[in-house]
Amino acid sequence: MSTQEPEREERIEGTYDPDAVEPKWQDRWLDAETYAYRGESDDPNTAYSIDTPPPTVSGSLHMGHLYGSTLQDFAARYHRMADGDAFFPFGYDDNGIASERLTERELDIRHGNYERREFQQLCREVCEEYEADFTAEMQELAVSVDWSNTYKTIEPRVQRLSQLSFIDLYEQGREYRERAPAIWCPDCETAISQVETEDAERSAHFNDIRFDLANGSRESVTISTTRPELLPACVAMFVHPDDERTNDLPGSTARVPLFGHEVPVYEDERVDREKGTGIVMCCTFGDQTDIEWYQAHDLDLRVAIDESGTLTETAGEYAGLSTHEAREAIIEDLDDAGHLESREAIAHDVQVHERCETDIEFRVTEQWYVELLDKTEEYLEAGREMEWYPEKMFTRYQHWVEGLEWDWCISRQRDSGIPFPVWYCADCGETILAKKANLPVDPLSDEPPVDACPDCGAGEFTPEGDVFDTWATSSLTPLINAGWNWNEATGEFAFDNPELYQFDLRPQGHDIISFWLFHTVVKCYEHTGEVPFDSVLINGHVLDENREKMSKSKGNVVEPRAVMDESPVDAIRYWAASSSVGDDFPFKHNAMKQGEKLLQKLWNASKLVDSLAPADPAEPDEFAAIDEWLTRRRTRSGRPTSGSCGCSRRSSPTSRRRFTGRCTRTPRSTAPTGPSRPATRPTAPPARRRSK
RNA sequence: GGGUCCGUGGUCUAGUGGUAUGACGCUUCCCUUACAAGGAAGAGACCGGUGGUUCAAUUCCGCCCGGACCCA
Repeated sequence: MSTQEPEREERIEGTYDPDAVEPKWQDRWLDAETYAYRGESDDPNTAYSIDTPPPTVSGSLHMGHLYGSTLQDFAARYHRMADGDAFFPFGYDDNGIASERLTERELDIRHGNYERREFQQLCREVCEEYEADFTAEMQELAVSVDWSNTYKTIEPRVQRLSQLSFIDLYEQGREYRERAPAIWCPDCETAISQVETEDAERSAHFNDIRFDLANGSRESVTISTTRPELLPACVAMFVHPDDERTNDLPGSTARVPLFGHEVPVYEDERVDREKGTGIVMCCTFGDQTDIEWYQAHDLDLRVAIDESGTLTETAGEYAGLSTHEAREAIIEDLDDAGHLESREAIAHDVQVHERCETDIEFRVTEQWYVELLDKTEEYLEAGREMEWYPEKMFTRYQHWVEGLEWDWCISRQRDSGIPFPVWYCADCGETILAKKANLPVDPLSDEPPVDACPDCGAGEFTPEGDVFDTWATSSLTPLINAGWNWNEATGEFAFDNPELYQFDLRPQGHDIISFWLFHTVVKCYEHTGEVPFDSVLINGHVLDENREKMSKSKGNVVEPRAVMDESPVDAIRYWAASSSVGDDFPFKHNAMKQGEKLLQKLWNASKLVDSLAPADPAEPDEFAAIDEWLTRRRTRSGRPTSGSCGCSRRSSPTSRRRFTGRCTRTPRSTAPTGPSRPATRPTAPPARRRSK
């Protein structure tokens, strides 16, 4: 320790007062840049680097952030002691839909009502406030982050890097643009990717609707559907080829009630015979099967729902209604017309956008994709190359990769993200990329790098108005942290801090293995040919006192702010240390009390030593037996229980507490021999000691 | 609906083919050079339930229950 001996007037007195002690040390660390990465070594093996998760700027920090950051801090502090230097950066992920939605919520506005630049500016302002809070809370939590190494995913440097990534992958042939059905959020009004959807239970009605046959062996057929508003988009009907009830139907034509257009009946093995009447309508598009049928049977495209979830002209008199309004109106009219045979209330799961919980739609749109499906074996192998803590978490990764069904859609029809560095020839549609040296660019305001289309020679260009998916950028954090950049002189990509890459540790929650970890592995692997991490540390979720998931709807959310106001941060850190990494674990108010007691105990012991030891003790030539013993014990109890990672399991708080217990007994036995010798090194105040 | 994981004294946990670790909490005692948000001693679990493999299972396998997550 290089800190100077405490002045005598700084004698430890009274009871432990975290409100006084904590800010004192936290300020000292900041002023002295105690945890700044020194970067003096070029050897990748001596620089311990952590690719910390940049919290999404979508609201306030939650208990998971406190917990996760504390675990990362244990790893950082351990390796700083063991290896001498640790790279422990901090980022703010503020370039995505989540931050836009925050801004809309916070200011009670809609992005569509603003000029793009104006809205972006509002986003920056709102995000800055929240980021200042993040910073303050992280510093207050005594996380030993290097505050001179921070980034925002929307800042120009990161924009440049993200656009470089796009161009590099394009040049490698890993990206393509295609007009195809994509998953769509009608509330956010953008395409989203498979990973951004989740299930939600909805109460709905199963409606039996009668279609008259225009020609065929019967008068009519009946289908069951939860989505009657899709009738105007109906393009076919399907039956199962092996279903005896319906084997007379293929080849006939049905007339869609209310709308009158005629649709063919086909057979297909994807029909679920168990469900409803065994006859199903196919609309463009109600679900993923509809997409498959549309492609397999070369069906018409009837677009009845627009980008905002409003019915189109295709829906005739229902145009202008929302899907939910149309659902009710159409059911009423079907009933009046005698086509509604029955109606049953059910509860079922629907796919929703995880950011806003809006039911998703499928729309045919032009989107950019990163190709994944052709290389899943390689990405699986890349996952195997990393050390997983705990090991069992690798299965999550494996299953995600094996279950992939879509390439990665990376374009979003939003305002505040990082723009695609792309223009298209207005004449022939040729894709024009920005020059790497000019990045970052915004095609909406910047000129393309050519005067004439290299393909057809035309001089008019259309800028790409879409922005990147958040994860397209946050999947680059190792490259952001190690300063990946294009060197125009050498014509190569290079790192400013090559010793940091690959990163020693990627800490993160188990819920984003498919989002963040997988996408990071893919991107970094494609850019560098190397797996980005030596080890991954996967932490569980913080549950409430009853081991139940915290959720706003249940009202059992514990606010970090409240906890930090009530408890010393070292008590919170102590609680985090008692978890079993990888498992979910509950927040306990009681655990805070336990931590507080330990702090008091350490403080008391420090007071005793402080009163017994001289201000400036001389180093003895040889230790007394009792000192020898204590030193050994201290070393042993302070050593993490893990192997190479230093974080594969928590460093045992138990052994420290046990040691502390012994310490508090020892002075009694040393007392008779006189207090002249420093039986223990003067113990630092608890805030500092706990953090070592 | 499918898959993965988790389930050890009141609580959070360690761990193992031969009935189990530590801490907190609890009980009792103790204000003895810092200290009652303290110190000492002690009680407390047949390791979710149920079958099976085994000389022997909490530890291996099957099923069930509860919880979480991932995917349909």
